[in-house]
Amino acid sequence: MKSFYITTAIDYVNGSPHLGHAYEKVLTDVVARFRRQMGDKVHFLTGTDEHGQKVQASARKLGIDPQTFADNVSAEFRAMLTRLNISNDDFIRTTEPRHKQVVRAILQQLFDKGEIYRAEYRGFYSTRQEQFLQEKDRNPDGTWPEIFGEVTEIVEPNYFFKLRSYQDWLIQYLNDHPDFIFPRYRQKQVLEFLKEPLNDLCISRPKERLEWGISLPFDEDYVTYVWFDALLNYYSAVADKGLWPADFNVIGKDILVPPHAVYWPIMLHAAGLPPPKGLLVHGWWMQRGAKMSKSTGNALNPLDLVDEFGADAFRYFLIREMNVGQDSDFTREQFLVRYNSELANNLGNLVNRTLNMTTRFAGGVVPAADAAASDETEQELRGLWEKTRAELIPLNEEFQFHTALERAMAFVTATNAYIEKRAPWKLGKSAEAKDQALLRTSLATMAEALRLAVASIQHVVPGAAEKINAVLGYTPGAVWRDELAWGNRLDGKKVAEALVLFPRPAPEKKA
RNA sequence: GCCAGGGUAGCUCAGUGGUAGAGCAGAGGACUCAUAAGCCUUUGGUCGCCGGUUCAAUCCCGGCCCCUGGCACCA
Repeated sequence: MKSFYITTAIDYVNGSPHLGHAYEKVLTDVVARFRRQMGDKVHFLTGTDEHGQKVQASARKLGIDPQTFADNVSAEFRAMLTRLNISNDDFIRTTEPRHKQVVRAILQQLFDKGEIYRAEYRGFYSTRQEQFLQEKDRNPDGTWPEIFGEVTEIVEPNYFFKLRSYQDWLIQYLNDHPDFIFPRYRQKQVLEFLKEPLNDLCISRPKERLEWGISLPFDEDYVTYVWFDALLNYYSAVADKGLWPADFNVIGKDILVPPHAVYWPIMLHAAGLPPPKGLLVHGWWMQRGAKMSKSTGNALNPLDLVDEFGADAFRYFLIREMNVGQDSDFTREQFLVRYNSELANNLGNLVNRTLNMTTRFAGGVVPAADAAASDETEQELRGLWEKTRAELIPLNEEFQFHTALERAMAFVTATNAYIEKRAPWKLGKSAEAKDQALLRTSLATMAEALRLAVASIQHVVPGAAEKINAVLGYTPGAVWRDELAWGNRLDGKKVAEALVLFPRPAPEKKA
C-alpha cells in the first residue's frame, strides 16, 4: 500500500480561525479523503504554531501565561476541524515535547556541521514595539513613525543559518523538479525571487527580548525564531514514523516565497533530509463587500454558514467555487445560488424523489432492472456515466476538484432528465407487463445513478454521502474504484421513505 | 519598476487556426414522483483595443490599455 503524507500549514494561535483557515483544511481534507479512496495509506497532519512575540504579548495582555493562552486558541482550531468534518490523523502543537526535541536535535546537528554561525546583527530597534524595524518602516523624511516610540540603533549577537550557500543548489533543484510547486506558474515566481542573492537567515532571538520559544541547544540564552520552529513541524510530527518526505505541504500563496519555497527545502537539505515531494499552493477568498457590511454592522462570518447549512454544504461550496490556486470571491448570495440550485434542487431533490417513487411504486424495495425493458434511454445515461467516470480520477488527481464536481452535477442533471423521460409515475398507473417492466428498470436505474453520483463526490461531502447511502440501505464496499462501476448494487435494498438533506432556506429579501 | 496570472453572454467561467460554449440569472411551455423542486424550449456576445501573419484568428506574432497577485515574514 502506497503511503501518502499530507499537511496543512500550522495556524498561528495569535488569532481566531477564519475562512482562510477553514478553506485550507477542507482542501487538504478533500485531497486526503480522495487518496484514501484510491487505496493509499494516508497520514494527514495539521496543527498550531504557538511560539513567538505576538503570543507572548497577547498572553501578557490577558494576564495569563503563554501556554494557557496557546491552549485556549489551539482548542478553537481543533474545534473547527470537528465542525468541518476534517479527517486529520494527527494534530501537532509546536509547544509539544515531541516537536521541541526534534527542533533542538536538528539545530544542534546544523550547528555542529557549521551551518549555523554566530554574528552581530545590527539594526534599528523599537523598545516600545519590541521589534527591529525595516527601512520601509521609516517616514519619507527619514524619521520613525510615532507608534515606535524611541528608536535606537543596536548591535546584537545572533545566530544565522547559511542560507546563501545553498542558493545554487535550490535553483538547480527547482529546474530539475518543474512539478515541485502546484500550480506550476508559481514555481516561476520562486525562480524569479532567487535571481537576487539570498541573505543568511537570522534564526535566533535573545531571551531578554523573547522567551516564549524553543531554546537553542548550543546557547540557552537564546530561543530559535520562527522558521526552524514552525516549518519543522511537518518533519517533527513524523520523525519517528518513517513517513518523511511529505507528499504535499498544502499552503496559502502568501507563505510560499520565501518560507516554504526557499527556507524550507534548504533547511531540510542542509540537515541531510529530502524536501517535500510537492507544495500545493492555494489562493485566497476575497470578500469585496466586507467594508460595506462592517459599516452597516452586518459583517458576514462565512463560518457561520456551517451552522446554518451544515458542514457538507459549506465544504461543497468552497471546493466547487474555488479553482485551486486562484482567488475567489466569497458572498452569501453566491453560496445560496450553489446551495439551492446544485445541492437542494438538483441533488437533494433527486434523493427525495427517488426514495418517494421507490416507496410508492415498488413497496420501498429497489427492483431489479429488467434487461428486456431497456433501450437507448438507459444506454444514454450509462454512456454519460462511463464518460464521467473516466474523467473523475484524473481530475481529482490534478486538483481540478471544481471541475470534477461540475461533471458529477451534470450527471445528476442527466439523471433527473432520465426520470422525466421515463415518467415512472405514468408507468405506475399501467397494469401492462411491458410498462411494469419498464417501471422496474427506471426505478433501478435512477437508484443506481444516484449511488454513483454520491460515490463520485463523497470525499467532498462525506456526511451527506453517508446519509444518502444510509437511506438507500447501502453500505459501500472497501474499494472505491469498484464502487464507480455501474453494477445495480442496490437490487433488493429497502430504502427510506424520505430525506430532505439540503432544505431550502426561506427566501431572502433582495437588496 | 520587475515578474506572473487574467481580460469571452447580466454573473461565474470553459474553449478551439475554419459558422462562439456551459452553469446560474431572465423569458415561454408541457408535466406532477419530488425540497413551488425537476424537465423541455428560448432571449442574449463587434471573444479588452490597434496592427500583422494566414485562404481563414477569439485562439499565432507585435504594440497598447485595464484588473489581480508576488517581490523577505497575516490561509
